[in-house]
Amino acid sequence: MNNGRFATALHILTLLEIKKEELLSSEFIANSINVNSAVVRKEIGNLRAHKFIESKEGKGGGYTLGKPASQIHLSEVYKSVNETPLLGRSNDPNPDCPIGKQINGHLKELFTAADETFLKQLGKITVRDFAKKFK
Amino acid sequence: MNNGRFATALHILTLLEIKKEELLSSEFIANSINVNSAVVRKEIGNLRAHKFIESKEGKGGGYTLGKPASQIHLSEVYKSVNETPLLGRSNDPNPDCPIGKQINGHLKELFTAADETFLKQLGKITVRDFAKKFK
DNA sequence: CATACTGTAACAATAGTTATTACAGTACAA
DNA sequence: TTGTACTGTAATAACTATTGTTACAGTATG
Repeated sequence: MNNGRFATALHILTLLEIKKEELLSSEFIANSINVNSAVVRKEIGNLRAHKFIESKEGKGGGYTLGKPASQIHLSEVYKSVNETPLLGRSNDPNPDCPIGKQINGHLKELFTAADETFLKQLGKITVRDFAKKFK
Repeated sequence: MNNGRFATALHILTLLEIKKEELLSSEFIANSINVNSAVVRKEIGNLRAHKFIESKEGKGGGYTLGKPASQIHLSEVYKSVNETPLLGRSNDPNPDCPIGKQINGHLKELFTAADETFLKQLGKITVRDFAKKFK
């Protein structure tokens, strides 16, 4: 992590909100983001598992939001693409060193606290709020 | 980014604070973190550029903090190892798409705001606070 | 001048991320 | 009932980022 998945996911959700009267195809979405359509379908697979998106298979199929954009908080989107907390990566310190032995516990505590603050901030914004900026 | 550099840097600074009466060698530090000593020297090169650490070359040389641990805020440490804001990675969306054209601007705004919140939280904690947990 | 360090560069190895290809499955519509 | 246009998903390749390794010049010390 820090990959571009959050940006991709938010782009997808924003498009679906802005064009909510239509079913959008992975091809159309991929063209806007400028990535491969299989990447879009994969990311949508994840977003669908989280109920943010519904899909319709077959000819004329495509995607719509799975719930009102005003009910999708960016914190949820973030968590759906990144289970590891921010800063999450630690080392494998030497367990024979008194400091090394303890540090990961303390780091985890710190990371968790910072992560909560961060998510709280993202939780104040919904896909609807974000999409409004485009109108 | 999200590499382990923040964890490494904080580990180094914590060791220096806890053993502040001694000069620590890169070898000693590397042993505690369980990484190669050249990696430690490299990371310290960066931390020294930010005045968090002072070094002494030559035989009997090593490292000490460059300022009191109570004056080193974790937000500064974070920024010294990661210039990109959290979430920073975007895509290269299609400039011919009206949404794609605008999205990076809006994303950047969002990322910056979330980043500030995050750094504000880390700014409340100093290396001294963190090191105290080990006593 | 031998020794024990740091500083740094060049490069190798590993891991993480994204792109590509392919194709089975599904719905629609003639 | 068959062609068409989609989704779903797996396999895998290409790329990029990160970390590790080796090497050695430079520096302070005794």
